[in-house]
Amino acid sequence: MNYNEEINHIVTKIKEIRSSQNMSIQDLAYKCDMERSNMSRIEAGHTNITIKTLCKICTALNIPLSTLFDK
Amino acid sequence: MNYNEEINHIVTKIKEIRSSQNMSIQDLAYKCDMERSNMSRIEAGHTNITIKTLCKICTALNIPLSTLFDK
DNA sequence: ATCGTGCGTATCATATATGGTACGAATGTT
DNA sequence: AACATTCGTACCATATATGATACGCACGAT
Repeated sequence: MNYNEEINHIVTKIKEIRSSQNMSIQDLAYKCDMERSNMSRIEAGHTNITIKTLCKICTALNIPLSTLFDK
Repeated sequence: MNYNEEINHIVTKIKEIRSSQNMSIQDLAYKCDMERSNMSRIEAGHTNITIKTLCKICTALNIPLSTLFDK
């Protein structure tokens, strides 16, 4: 429930799933219609991501939003 | 995975749980250390909520973040 | 050595989430 | 009627997420 822990958990999940699908950061950014720099900042845990952005990422990764919050 | 659906789902959950705990919007806003106007906007589905804000709300409601994404 | 690719990061501009405040409507209480 | 409470909403200021671009570094291929 702590923000730092949650954001770390989420971006770790994103990185894992992206890697498992053999996508680079810029591949994922492209599928999300987003700047590569932004995806890089997100995966580095430097941004307080919005739900809209998470939806884009989950759509690009073809996973439900809930996956990112599974413990 | 669609943004509008997801945000509706999330705010509906928030309203349900808040009501079940007999809290008003301003009660919840106070527990979240947030403006009442902001909480009102959020529950109306007018904001693209950030993870940090969701963490505050879940902490105030004493629920894990994942609850808001359960189908 | 040169080139392409992937990544991190920095900077500035723009869009938007939130803070802070105020007003009005609905409802309940006295 | 008068008042308090709750909520919706509107407005402006501020903080920050994101867009857009650029630079440097590491690595592999040629």
